[in-house]
This record gives sequence, structure tokens and C-alpha cells, in this order.
Amino acid sequence: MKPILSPRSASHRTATLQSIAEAAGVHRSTAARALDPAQSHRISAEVVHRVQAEAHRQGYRRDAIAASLRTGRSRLIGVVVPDLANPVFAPILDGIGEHLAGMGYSMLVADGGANEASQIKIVEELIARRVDGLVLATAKRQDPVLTVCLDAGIPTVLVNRREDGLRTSSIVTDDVGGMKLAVEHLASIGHRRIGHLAGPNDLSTGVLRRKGFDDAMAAAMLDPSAVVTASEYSRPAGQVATAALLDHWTDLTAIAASNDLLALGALLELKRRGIACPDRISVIGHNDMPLVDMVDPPLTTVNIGHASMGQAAARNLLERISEKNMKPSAVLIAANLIVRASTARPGR
Amino acid sequence: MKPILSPRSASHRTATLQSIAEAAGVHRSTAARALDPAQSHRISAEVVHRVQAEAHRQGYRRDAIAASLRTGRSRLIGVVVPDLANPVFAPILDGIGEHLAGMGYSMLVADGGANEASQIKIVEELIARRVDGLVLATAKRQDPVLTVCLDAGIPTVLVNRREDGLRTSSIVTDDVGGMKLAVEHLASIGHRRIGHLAGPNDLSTGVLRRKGFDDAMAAAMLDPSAVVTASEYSRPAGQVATAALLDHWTDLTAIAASNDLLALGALLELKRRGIACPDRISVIGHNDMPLVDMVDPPLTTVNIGHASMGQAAARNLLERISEKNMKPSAVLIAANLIVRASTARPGR
DNA sequence: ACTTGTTGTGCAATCGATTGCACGCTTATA
DNA sequence: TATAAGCGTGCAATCGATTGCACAACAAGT
Repeated sequence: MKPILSPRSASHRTATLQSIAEAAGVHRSTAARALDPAQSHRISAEVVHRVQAEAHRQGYRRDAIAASLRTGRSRLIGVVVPDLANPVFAPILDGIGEHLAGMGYSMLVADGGANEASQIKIVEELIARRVDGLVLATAKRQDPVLTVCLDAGIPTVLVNRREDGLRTSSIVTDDVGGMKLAVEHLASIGHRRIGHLAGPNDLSTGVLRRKGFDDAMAAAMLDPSAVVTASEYSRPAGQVATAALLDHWTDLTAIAASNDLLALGALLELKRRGIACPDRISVIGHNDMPLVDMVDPPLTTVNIGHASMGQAAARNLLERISEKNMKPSAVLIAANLIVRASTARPGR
Repeated sequence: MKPILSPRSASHRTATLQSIAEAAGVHRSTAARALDPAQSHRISAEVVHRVQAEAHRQGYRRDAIAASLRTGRSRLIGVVVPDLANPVFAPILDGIGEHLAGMGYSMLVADGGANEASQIKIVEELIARRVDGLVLATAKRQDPVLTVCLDAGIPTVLVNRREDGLRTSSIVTDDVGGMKLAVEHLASIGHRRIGHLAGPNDLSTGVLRRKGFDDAMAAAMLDPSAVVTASEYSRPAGQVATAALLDHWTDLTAIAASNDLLALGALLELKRRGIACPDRISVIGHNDMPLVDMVDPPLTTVNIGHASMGQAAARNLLERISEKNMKPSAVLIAANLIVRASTARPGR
């Protein structure tokens, strides 16, 4: 630790409020107010102008860190996803980022990993960075991570997945309704023996979509018993679940998957067994993730407005931040059926 | 502005170094040292233990903001991508995030948008947040954004795309080599009339892959003139470029695209014209983005280790941060040919 | 016994912006 | 002509952690 360099890189002399104030011949508090659009009207026009000119001349940039320390607000929002590499999250992040940017906030993205312990560690890290709020895309139906956030008093919203309870706001698609759309579509074109590839039981999407399946099957007077639960949302898991489904229920003419990746796994397994889709068995997915319109066959699925979901989450969180004791709400984003070529009338 | 609440949320009394020091009966500087693994050996074991116990009891979390202000380091790395919604960047972000997390850094992800002005604005914002370094995935061949970063004295590396010059380190795939692989593959299975869907001229990937195309065609003694440059990396742009290619060179048996999205656009156009792929025309992509293994037909492409590219970028940046005057280097990640079903011997 | 180290802690300045309060001056009102 | 109200600025404390320096206590070497 030699006292050679000042903390800030020596090569660039720092333009601070102080340096501007001196150059403009005013006190730094005056400079601060002159540069703050919300306060500058309290300062004489002439001084405002002088300060702004000087700020520009010195290339002044307000130091967000120092401001945060003083105000206790960082204008940073932490976003935790279970797997950054999964393309499903890209549009959600995009939506969040877009809305935040418009409001002067930035997004701290963290990959929480699959297990709770690591997610909690990540969240602690974000809290230490004084994030003003958190968006969790990782929620389990009872989520210990959320408990940590709430205990720390950080405004938090859930996106894409929600808790069973209503401890905080959530922005998710209408999972039940979306799956109903899927089943109704299959039923309307004549399918009677429909199987379901369910998502994991500890995720809201898994159980809610399954409920949608059950409800819709009941409404159509069909037998809802052909269900296999996948161990996770992935193609391999979808493939093994499909294998199990086909082995146990040999007369199925359609499969409604809880998620596109599971549906893709189903397509793989069908292909492996030489079962034509949609000729022998129709497959419908859920999410409408990028590129599923070009797989073979183009996947019929349920579209979720991921980007608008992200935006809504950001908007909701910002409201929650400004109005501390806002009541939690569960926002549902409508789902849309997208018919492509992986579904068709059941064969003869 | 009523003096009602302290800046920090009133509901949670803040555990600070001060409060711990008091409770442990030592000075806060001593507490700081006791809690810092790098310094704690200078403090008596007994005091260290007392402080740690107290810190734990109060649920102390070191305030990263305050530390940043003092040290001038934020342990934050800004990452700028041109389009967060594009799934190609997901694995890169994943790689960056993974490496950073292991080193105690966090990642500030920002969507810079397509134009320079907005990218510069974003970068200014990141600089104001005192990021310790920047990763740009947006680089043009001569990039004004990089100029801003360099002028501000922020360690910066480029990922995925690079500049023509060597103003700073870049981590990209071997674009020339990758495209050579692609062309050699086509030539080796008998193609002689090969067209190229080039990427934008202002991006390194566009020109370098085109160079790879030219070189490989020359090496194979083939005519490299069938080239159309796409206006951007997107499916629609790929489709119109393909249309132009097919209209001008009617005897092509294969198309080497600069990017998977362009290749997908090509597939679309071929389908629209009723030209069978790979029977009449083979198509090869570049990037091996998620799901292209399941499109119709499964896309032959060139795989790029996106995740390892991200990791390498993070590693390189961190080195550059700790060793300020490190020489810029251009790191190339090897590319691999992935043969699937969109390429085949030319038809009879 | 006296210098020279060594070790463990305390002290206080510092990072840069923000903001409640006070003060002096001008203008309007009684 | 007082008195009040308002306006533009300056003052100084504050946010919480870090760190160079000082200093006391004690050990070791001459």
C-alpha cells in the first residue's frame, strides 16, 4: 500500500462538483442544485448557466456511487434468473431493461444457478450493492430466496414464476388459461386422447399449467389421466417424459407440453420412434420461444408476451419502490394460441 | 423533503462497521481489519473472533457502495450488447457472469441498442456508476464507443466482434478460419458453385468471414464472386439477400451464410421458392445458436464456444484491470464444424 | 539500562454528492 | 417605516468503509 496513486486513476483528473464550483465561483451545493433539473429553478438563471457551462467544459459526470451513499438509493435493480444461457430469459431481460432505462435505472443481472443456496448468496451480494429493488425469475412455489429479500426490506417482484401465496407482487402469464387454450385447440380439431407433459411440481408454471390441462379436459369431458411430470424444463427431460407417456398410454393422439423445451424433447422422441408428427401424434408447446417457428414441424404453441412481461415487472417494481406499502398484486399477462404445423386433426 | 425518514429505510436498523465496533468495544478501523481476510492476521485472534461474532449477530453486510466511494473500485463490470433479446448473447453473458462471479465481481448488463449515440449514452451511464471495466459486444470495425471508454481511462475488452486496429484486447472466434471450415466442407462433398451471404460490412464478423470465404474459394480454385451482403444479421435480411443471390446466380448448389440467422432466412426463401434443401441447394450457417439443431432441415453450421468466449473475455478484462498497462491482444477462439442435415452432396 | 523493533489499535482524513438550516438581501404589505 | 415574506446561496453534517500514520506496550538485542 504505497501512497503513490490516489484511489481514482491518476491519469484522469476527476471533475467533481467541487472543481466545478470553484471554477464557477460558487459553493458546491449551489453547483449541485444548478445541475439538478428538479432544483435548478431555485438558482438564478445566470449562475445555472455558468455552472452548466463549466460542467460541460470539464466533462463532468455525476458520480452515481457518491450520490448513492448519500441518498441511500442506487437506482440499480437486481435481476436474478435461474439460467442466463436459456434463451427464454433474453426477452424478459430485454423488457425489464428497456423499461428501467427509460426511468433512469440500470439492471444488475445475475445468474442465480439452480439451487437455493447459490441464489441466496447472489441475492445477498446484490443487497450489499444496495439495489433499490429485485426481480426474481427464479421463484419456487414457496421461495426461501424471497424470504431473504423481504426480510432485508427490499422491494421485490416475481416474474414468469410465482409463489403459491401472495407475499409480494408477481407478473406471470395466465398459465391456466394458456394451457386451456392449448387443450381446447386440440379438442376442437378432434383429439380425444390427449397426454400432458407436466413441468416440475415445485414451480408455479408446472402446477398451474397442469391445472389448466385438468380443467380443460374436464370441460371437454375427456380423461385427464395421461400425465407425466418432467424432472426439469429441458429437452432431455422432455424426451424421457415423453417416452414414459408413450409407454403407458399407447392410444394418445396428442401431447400438450408445459413448455417448448419439453415439446421439443417430445418431437425428438417421436422421431426416434418413427412416429410422425402431426400425422400420428400432434404436439403443442408453451412459451413460443425464439426459433420454434422453424423446427420440424413448426411448433404450435402458446405465446407469452415475454418482453411485455418484463416491462410490466419493471413498472410494477418501480411503483412498489416509490410507494412502499403498496399491496401485492398478481398480474396476469394474456396468452395467445399460435397454430403452426405440429398439430393437426387426428389421423384415421 | 420532510426530515421524517433517514435515507436508509427506517424499518431496518443498519448494521454498520461503527455499530459492530461499538458493540465489540473496539474502533471501527479495527473492526474493518478484523473482517478483512487479507488484514485480519494483523489483529489479535481474540479481537477478530469478538468482531466476527458481533458482525454475525447483527447480520452485518459490508456496504459495497461506501467501500467503492472510498477505494474508487466498484467490482462492477459493465457489459454492453447490441440486442439483449437476441439469444446469441445469452451464452456469452453466461460465460462472462460465471467467471466474474468467481472473482467477486458483478455484471451490469445494458442493452446498447443499434445506434452509436444510444450506445455512448449507455456507456456514459455505466462509467458514472464507476464500473471497473467494460465488455463491449457491440464493436464496429472502427468503434466510436470504444473511443469514449478509452478516453475515460476504463479498461475495456471487445467480445465477439472486434475492431480493425488493436486499440484494446478482443476475444473473438477465428472468423476467417471458421468460414474456411464451412467452405472446405462444401467443397469436399463436391460443391463447385457456392454463394456467400455476407454480414454487414462495418462489423468484423462480416468482413472476416467474407475473407475466409474468399480465401477458401481461392484455395479450392473456385469462383468466389457469388456474394450478397445482408443489411443486418436477421432472418428477414437473410431472406432478401438470399433472393438476390438466387436471382443473380442461378447455378448455385450451396450457400455459406455469415451467420445462423441469415442461414435461417435462406432456408425460408428456399422453401418459399420450392427449392429443396439440401437436395437442390445446401445451406451452412455460422454460430450454432440454440435450437438450430432442430430446424428443418437441421442446420449444418460452425460452432463457436460462446460461453468460453465470455469467460475468456472476463478473464482478460480482469487481468487488464489489475495490470493497467498490459498490451492489447487479439484472442481467437477456435471454431468447429458441426455437420447436420442442411448440407449434402450436390444433386445430380 | 538503552536503543531498536515489533505488534496491536486508535485516530482522523478521505471519497463526492446531497440537503436541512441559516443568513443576508430584496420586495411587498400593513 | 416597520415587518413579513421570499429568494438565492453558503455552511456543514452526513452516508459507511478504508487506510496512512501515530502511539503505546512490550520484547529483544547490545
